[in-house]
Amino acid sequence: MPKETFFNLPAEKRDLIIKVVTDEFAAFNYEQASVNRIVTNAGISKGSLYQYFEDKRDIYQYLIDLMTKEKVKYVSPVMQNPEDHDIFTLIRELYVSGLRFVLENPKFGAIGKRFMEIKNSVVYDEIMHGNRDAANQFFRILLEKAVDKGEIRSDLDIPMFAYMIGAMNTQMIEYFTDFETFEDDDKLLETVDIFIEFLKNGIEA
Amino acid sequence: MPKETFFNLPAEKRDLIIKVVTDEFAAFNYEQASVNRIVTNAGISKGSLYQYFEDKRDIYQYLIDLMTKEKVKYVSPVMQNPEDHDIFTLIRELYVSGLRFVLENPKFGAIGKRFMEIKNSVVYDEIMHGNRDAANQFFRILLEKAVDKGEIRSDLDIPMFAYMIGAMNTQMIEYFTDFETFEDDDKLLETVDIFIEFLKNGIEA
Amino acid sequence: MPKETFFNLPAEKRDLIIKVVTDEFAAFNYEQASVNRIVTNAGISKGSLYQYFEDKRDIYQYLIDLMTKEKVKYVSPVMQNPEDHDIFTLIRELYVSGLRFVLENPKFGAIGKRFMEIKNSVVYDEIMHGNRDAANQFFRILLEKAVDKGEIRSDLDIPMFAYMIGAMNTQMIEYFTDFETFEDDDKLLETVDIFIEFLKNGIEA
Amino acid sequence: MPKETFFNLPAEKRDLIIKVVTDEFAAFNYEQASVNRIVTNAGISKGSLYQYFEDKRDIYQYLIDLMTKEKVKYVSPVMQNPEDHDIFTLIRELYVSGLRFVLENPKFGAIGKRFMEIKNSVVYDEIMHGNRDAANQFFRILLEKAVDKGEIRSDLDIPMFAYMIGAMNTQMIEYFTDFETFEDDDKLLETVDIFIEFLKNGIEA
DNA sequence: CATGAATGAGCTTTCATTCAT
DNA sequence: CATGAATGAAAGCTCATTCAT
Repeated sequence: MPKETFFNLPAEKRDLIIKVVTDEFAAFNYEQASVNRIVTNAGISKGSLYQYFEDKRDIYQYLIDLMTKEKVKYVSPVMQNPEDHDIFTLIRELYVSGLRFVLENPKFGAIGKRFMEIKNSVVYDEIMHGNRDAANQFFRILLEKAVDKGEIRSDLDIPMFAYMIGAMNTQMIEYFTDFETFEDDDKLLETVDIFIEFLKNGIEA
Repeated sequence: MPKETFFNLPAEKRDLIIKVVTDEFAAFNYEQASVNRIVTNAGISKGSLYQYFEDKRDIYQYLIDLMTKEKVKYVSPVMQNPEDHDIFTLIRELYVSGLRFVLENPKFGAIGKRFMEIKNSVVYDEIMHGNRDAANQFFRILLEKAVDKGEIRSDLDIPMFAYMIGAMNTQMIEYFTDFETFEDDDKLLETVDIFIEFLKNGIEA
Repeated sequence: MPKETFFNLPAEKRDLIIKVVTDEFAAFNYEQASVNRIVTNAGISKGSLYQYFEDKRDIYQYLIDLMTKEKVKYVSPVMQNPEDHDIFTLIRELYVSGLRFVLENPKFGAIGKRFMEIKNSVVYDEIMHGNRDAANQFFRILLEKAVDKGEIRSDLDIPMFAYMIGAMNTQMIEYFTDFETFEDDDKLLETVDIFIEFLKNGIEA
Repeated sequence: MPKETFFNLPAEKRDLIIKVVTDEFAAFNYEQASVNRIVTNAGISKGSLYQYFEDKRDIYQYLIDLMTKEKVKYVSPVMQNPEDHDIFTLIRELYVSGLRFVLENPKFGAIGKRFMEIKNSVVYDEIMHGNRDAANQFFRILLEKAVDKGEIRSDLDIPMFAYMIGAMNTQMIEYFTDFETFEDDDKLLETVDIFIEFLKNGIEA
């Protein structure tokens, strides 16, 4: 968490710093990102930066938190009453929100990718502080309930499929970031629908 | 490629160096890996290491090559006549060989994971020398042929599914490396079969 | 060019660094000069030196610039209106200023000598940034004008004599640095006058 | 001096080594010259080279000696009876032989230039072992005798002119190596004659 | 709240020389 | 006489972090 001083800053300055930091961690992964470059680009002194943040990790942490907060905005209203919908609708909404998020926030997309690059590092664990497999948990519960409701087959390896369904979302995002691009939102929805249908065929009861 | 001197070394010493280097690149990614640590752990002088290898990248390259060579051994005989088998059999063999490889060579598994961490770096490209998405290509052709043979639906987004099928293999490997473990080979085969069935349901014609 | 930080330093510290650097490049040529030795002798940390200067070349560049600036102070007022004087007067002034400069700044003399040792290197060219034979050009024009004014013979190989007259100055400086010494300024002037007379006899019209 | 082993070598091998060493010290100065490169280019082992020569300096020494021996061959027969000729004839012969030597042995020319680059180093002194200013001595005696014979003015600063006349030869060689080139031997002689006349006008009695 | 100089362990790489075989 | 593996000090340079002002 940034120190109090950071939040006492005039919004303009704070926003500039956030912008610079965002650019830095979008262009470089955690290790390659440079505190020197940040202060230079933000036009502030090193000492100042260290009065706003504990250390490099803290800066990163803050950025990832910001990204997470932003991502939440994309979560479909459908997710507010998950029990009202079948699992395929829910997964569809998750995929769509995930894709829309990175398409509308390409820098966050890049940061997310860079973040994944350090998935095996201490820093990653620290930033996720134990939530490492929160997504896993979420999908696991989703699948378990779907089994109960008879929506999907009961003989699946739930933990594995939970992991895979989460991972597929990430992978699909990487695919569309790296190799393809959506012409418009309709195309995006269509693509997701095809994939959801694929999933459905694969696992439905 | 290591220099001649490396191959002239007594096997024992060479193996020790390989072991130390393997450990280093299993524990750290390319950037974090330290030549200093390697020479210390191998009990050799800095000068010696640089008489065996051109530079750090050369060491890494050699290790990745070694891994690739080892991995090839796991490729199923089925893959020698791919046209004799349907796509699901082929994908199954690929998944099985991939999983077996990392389960029987956990250090290589770690190295492979670390290697993926630098997927967006120059070093990665250099080591892959342009073959960056050879896997993608492979799966694309596989899918195209399967469409021709009427094994899978013709309305799929081939490039995307090619990417996803490759990625799923990697993800499954990561899952079993990080969270689960196979009791025995039967369990492994069973797991893969479930997944292949899932795939089959999803995309077969 | 040193970074801003260098010029922000207390004069005392800056002067100490300049002194140490001067000594280093007076005692060793560019390659043999050691950044390690500089920081040790200056009693500063490596990191600090690299906050003052870009790199080793930057340190050297700065020193050569300093020397050049200092040398300019020695240039005779006579040179401000070159057309008011005959060529022998001008050459005399140049020789005198060159000699006085190194005699009064022996360290710069040493640095100049060391600088000449790398005359065929890339670093030399970079530091001179293309002005490699500015001196040659200068003397060439001087000689051409003198031919026009009928001060010297018109059958001379101008480029060669231009080169030689410049070189003789350097050589004379080396001679008095290495083997001889002037008792006083009168002796210096006398010596130069003898040499100029020699030159005059040799080339005047 | 090379060790006995070097001279026991088959002439062919010895010559190859000499050629490689010549190329190395023509292309690089003493410091930059690399023992590694020499053994590689000569196709011999490091151990062997160190059985032929004491160390790097010894190799260099040997090469400079070889060059000196070769240079002697160019000395005009006129120099065998110096007292039969006036000083200007003698100097002329020296200049001509010096120029011819480097023109016909460009590699030695390069080596000579590289050798001059370390004029202020310990290695230079060691290689010249005290003969540092043998050339100076030579010209000094020449000038003294010429004064006695009434060939040149008696009021000259003999040591300085001795130094300068030697240096001019070197400088002229550098000029023709770096900037100009002789069409033929006639042109060379003509150029030297012009310079000698210049000298003559300058210092004759 | 701002500053920016100071730090120093760490990085990868080079090289002439030795010596056991 | 030939070999070539071993050496290790030294090179130039980077970087997140601290702290006195």
